[in-house]
Amino acid sequence: MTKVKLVDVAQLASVSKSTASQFINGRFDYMSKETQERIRAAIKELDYVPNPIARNLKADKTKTIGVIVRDITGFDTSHTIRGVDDFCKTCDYNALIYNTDFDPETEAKSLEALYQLRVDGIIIVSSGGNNKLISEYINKGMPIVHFQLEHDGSEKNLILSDYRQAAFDATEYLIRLGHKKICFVTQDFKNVKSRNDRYLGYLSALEKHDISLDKDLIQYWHRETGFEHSPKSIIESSAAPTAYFTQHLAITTELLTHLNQEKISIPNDVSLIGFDEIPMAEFFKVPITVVKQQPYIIGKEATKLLLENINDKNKHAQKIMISCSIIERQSCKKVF
Amino acid sequence: MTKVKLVDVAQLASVSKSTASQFINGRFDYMSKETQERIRAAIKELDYVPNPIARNLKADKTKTIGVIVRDITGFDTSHTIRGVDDFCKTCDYNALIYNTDFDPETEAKSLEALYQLRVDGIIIVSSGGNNKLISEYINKGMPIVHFQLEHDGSEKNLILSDYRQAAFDATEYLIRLGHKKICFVTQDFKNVKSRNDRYLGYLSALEKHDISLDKDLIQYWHRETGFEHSPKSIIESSAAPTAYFTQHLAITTELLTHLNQEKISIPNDVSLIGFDEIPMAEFFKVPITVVKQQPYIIGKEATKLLLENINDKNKHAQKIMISCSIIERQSCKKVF
DNA sequence: CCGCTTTACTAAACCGGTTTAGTTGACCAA
DNA sequence: TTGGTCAACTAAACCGGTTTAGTAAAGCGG
Repeated sequence: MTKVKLVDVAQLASVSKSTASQFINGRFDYMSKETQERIRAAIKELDYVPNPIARNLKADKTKTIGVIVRDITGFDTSHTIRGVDDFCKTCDYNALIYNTDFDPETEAKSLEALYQLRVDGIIIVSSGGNNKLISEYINKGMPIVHFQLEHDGSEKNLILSDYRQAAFDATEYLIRLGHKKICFVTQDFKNVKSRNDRYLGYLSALEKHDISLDKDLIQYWHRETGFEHSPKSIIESSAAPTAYFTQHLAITTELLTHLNQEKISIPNDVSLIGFDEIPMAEFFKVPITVVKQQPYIIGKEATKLLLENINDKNKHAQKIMISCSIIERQSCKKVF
Repeated sequence: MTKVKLVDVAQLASVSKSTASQFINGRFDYMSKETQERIRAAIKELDYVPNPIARNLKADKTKTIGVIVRDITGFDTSHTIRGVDDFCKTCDYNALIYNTDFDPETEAKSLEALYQLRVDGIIIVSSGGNNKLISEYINKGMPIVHFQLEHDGSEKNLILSDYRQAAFDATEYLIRLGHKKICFVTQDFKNVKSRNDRYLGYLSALEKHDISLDKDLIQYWHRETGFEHSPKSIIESSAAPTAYFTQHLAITTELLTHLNQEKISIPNDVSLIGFDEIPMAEFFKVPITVVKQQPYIIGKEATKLLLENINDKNKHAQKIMISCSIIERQSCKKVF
């Protein structure tokens, strides 16, 4: 690639490497105007560009951060990455993306790889399966910012949607439409605070409106096996929900597929509000009402937080919440 | 970060840096078993990980490639990136993503940035606005692979969908359904071979079925200003198309919006086949039939091609075509 | 005219590896 | 006894920058 190096510039300008280096780094303190001019000319003539590798070696940093996500292909995720990337570029940083496909082992490997690459910091949507490993890296001095998924454990740098408020709002939205039997479809949330927060939001909305919780209306979905009970059977059970509140896009999508297959109509037979914005929703047979997160903002803020941590090691851990909003479409019906 | 370096390992194992380095690089030729064992133990005890920066400095490579796309957020693009990334990871490479947002100037800046970063190679969806710049970089020895967009000019490393065949298939698909007036909606294709190829495919399908070309059925769409003539006015014009064939997702989407607004029904009033897969299409009011590319494969193959170029400078330029397929849904009606 | 400061530089060490060109000691054949 | 080979290493140069410590020359006050 580029063969031109600092010595070449120095030689052409008849100065030492040191002086040339000083110039490159904008320290003109003790340098005559003529010398500056000569170096400037030499750089131009040779089309010199400093080698960042050599630079980084000395500086012991990479100007690179790592981003560990589940799948960059996801609608929200791609926007988050975009936010990360855009912010990185304004600060002369680069982002390395690692996909885990929801596999904690791949996550561990990614962490390891990024550590070996000596990235300056890491942003991660953690599965929760590698908390110990992550703590180790933090202790070794690697700045790490979590986003979207919060797990029980030590306080940490964290940025996520205000899940509790969002779930509260969504639930209340349904209640205001007259729904009292709202099926909350979620992944297991025992150790995942982000999921538990949604549950808490759901609960407090029910409470505020004097609706008692029916445990049968809490339904589970697993990434590998799908719904624990089929949506149809739930509707026909004694719990008899009139509305569904699904906790993320994959659940929403799968529910939609089920409902379509069973010819259960939205919103006539059952209403639906989903977490996460849906791409192209306006063209749907029934455009789905959703709680929309702000993935781009989250990406930007996460990066900002991480870079602050990188540049100021004394920064104490922080938790930032980003608001969500309801995008009202046509999947929720008034009931009486 | 990691303070442990090679000297530390060497010291602990009571060998020289050189021997330790040889060990790390798996060259055990002249090294006693005991020495190997001591070094192995030292590495383990110190938890030593070689610094890739130092390594790369000497090797004059970065094990990093750059990827310049328009917007990583796009449905197909995100899958392409995934393909790139997955392949990279199998070869111990990393990919740096740069978004241009369809702006040639940003594209030029990305190229410049990646060059300065001394990436080992670049994959680019080129706007065509920087052909000269790209040639310069190629001449400087930077391996560059183009994908998706082909421009007139010198032969180059290139990987894209078989646009001509795909457009032929789509057009013939409509013709077989009885359509004779097929509106071909495209961006300007004067200097963009990829777009012209689609046009050629369209033409040859018409020709095969003895349908003469009506110039009024070629309609243009611009990224900034949208349709040159409104879809409604085209339908009502003397050209009177019974089907639309849109050349990429953004056009399809905008057409859909227009048609919805004007209460023109698909497929009753007009049929539609679009280029590019549509996310969540199965939930659409009218699921749209499309020509689906294979973005993941393209990303993988592009990376494979690039890495071949990086590792074998004598490799001559190549053009690879990836097939498309029609996903039949419900937006095309039989006419008589 | 001497010594001190200031200006305008430069030599050399350093970052953490890799690689090349030796070096050392044991063994062996002539 | 000597020279040659080979196994098992090591010293030092190198990658391309940055940085520290140092130096030569000019300017200046006393």
